[in-house]
Amino acid sequence: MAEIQSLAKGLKILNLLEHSRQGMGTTEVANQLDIDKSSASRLLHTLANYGFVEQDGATARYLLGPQLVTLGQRLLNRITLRDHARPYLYELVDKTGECAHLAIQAQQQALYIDQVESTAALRVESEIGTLAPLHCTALGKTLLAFGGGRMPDELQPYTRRTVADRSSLAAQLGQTRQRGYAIDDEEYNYGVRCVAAPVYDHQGKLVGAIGISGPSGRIALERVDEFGAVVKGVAGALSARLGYEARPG
Amino acid sequence: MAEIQSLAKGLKILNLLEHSRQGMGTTEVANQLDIDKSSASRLLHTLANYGFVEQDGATARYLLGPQLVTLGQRLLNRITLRDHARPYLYELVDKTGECAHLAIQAQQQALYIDQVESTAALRVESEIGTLAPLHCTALGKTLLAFGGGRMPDELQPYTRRTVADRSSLAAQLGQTRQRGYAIDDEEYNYGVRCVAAPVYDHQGKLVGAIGISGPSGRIALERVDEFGAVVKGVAGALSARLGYEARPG
DNA sequence: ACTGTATGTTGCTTAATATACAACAGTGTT
DNA sequence: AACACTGTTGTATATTAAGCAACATACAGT
Repeated sequence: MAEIQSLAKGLKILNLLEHSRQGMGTTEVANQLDIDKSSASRLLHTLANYGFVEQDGATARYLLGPQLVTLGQRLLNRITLRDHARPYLYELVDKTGECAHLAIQAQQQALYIDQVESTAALRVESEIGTLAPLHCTALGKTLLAFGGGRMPDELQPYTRRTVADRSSLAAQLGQTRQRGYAIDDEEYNYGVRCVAAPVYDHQGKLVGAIGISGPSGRIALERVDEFGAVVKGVAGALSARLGYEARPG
Repeated sequence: MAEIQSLAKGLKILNLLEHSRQGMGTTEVANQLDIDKSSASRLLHTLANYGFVEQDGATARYLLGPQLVTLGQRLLNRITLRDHARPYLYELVDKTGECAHLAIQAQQQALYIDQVESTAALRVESEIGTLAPLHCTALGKTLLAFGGGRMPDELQPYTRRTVADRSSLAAQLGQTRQRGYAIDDEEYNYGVRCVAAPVYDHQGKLVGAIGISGPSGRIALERVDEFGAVVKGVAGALSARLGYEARPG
């Protein structure tokens, strides 16, 4: 279907500003998107009128605007899964000493919607709202393995360990289904191992994944099974809390 | 300056969806914005392509999309004021037993960027990301009284107590400056009183406001001074933490 | 101070594109 | 089965955004 191009340009500007901490000027935006600076000027003003971008008072550069906070937070608050999951994330942190995360699938990616930090000095923090690839994170692989979705088109490699081969990944997903939890063995970030398991609702539908992330020193390969059992157990408890009734077999 | 109308329409759709919990269909959006459904269809598809809206798998209705969470959270995480303020919000809750809030000024409104809930059964919760009017909330009046901004154009009344008269409000802001904290005496929500005080950074610039909200039964009028002193004290401590040096006088 | 360079906004013409209308497909209802 | 309703697609037209140039403003260098 045909895109409304002016709208698309505006949205691209927002995505552009996501990664700019100190903001961008009109000309800079125009260059990045390869549009005329007069167009960029008008687009930015429109975005500003609705609060989607904001001009820094001192530098006059454009930054993401407060309306995005309002809308994003509104959406987060509607996801009741979050409220239900929180105690179980704490449970994961208590039992494993590692940071715990909750993610749902969105846009063919894993969207982190909550986290509970561990008390360890060396820990893996993932900001809420982060989107991560499905094929090389434990949460993502969980969503892939247990959800109905199809495999991503492109399996981009992030580390030397990233499984970028479709058949290998398919095999891994099979294993994941069999043992009930997914593993990310430094496939997305060097030095970080993750373990995650699926969360189901009362209809038996996959609604998300919870898991832990920690330095590979602490989540040693020989302990992965142990952590996997814990995560699987807690995810199962959360699913039960949501009304899911595990079927035998 | 002229707005890019197609972009504006797309942004209006997002604002429309903010208040729709169960989502909206193409025709409904078209009617609300008084545009043709073919246009609505194309606009929605464009927004969906970039993740700003999402179609509910079951109902096929459009909801706010995950990209808004990503962008909004990105922005929230950049506001370091939040990290610094958190312990002081806890302190407010400990000292007063009421919910504590942190707000900054955005778009001529008060944007709630953090809250700490009290343990009381009856309590006032304000979702993070909420925008509230400046003229009838304690946090808003604080931002007005101590910030450099001008008064809002329209003083909309929310309760019988809302001060909708410009000169009365100006007088109140003067009082607020004098005593160092602002009061909302059931001016925004019936049964809710709030007290708030300003937070300054190392340059002496107003960066936000913190305050408490509680049922008027507990925040009795004769105790407002007492609460005001507490809030002012904690806000002062936070400002000091940010490098602000209070000048005598 | 003056020039040179950069940025951001505005006016105007033209070319691009969003719109409106209609037709069609798909769903669920009576 | 007919009907009402929703959402998508094709297409001509009228709107509108783009592009260019000019202008204003700010800032650094000589």
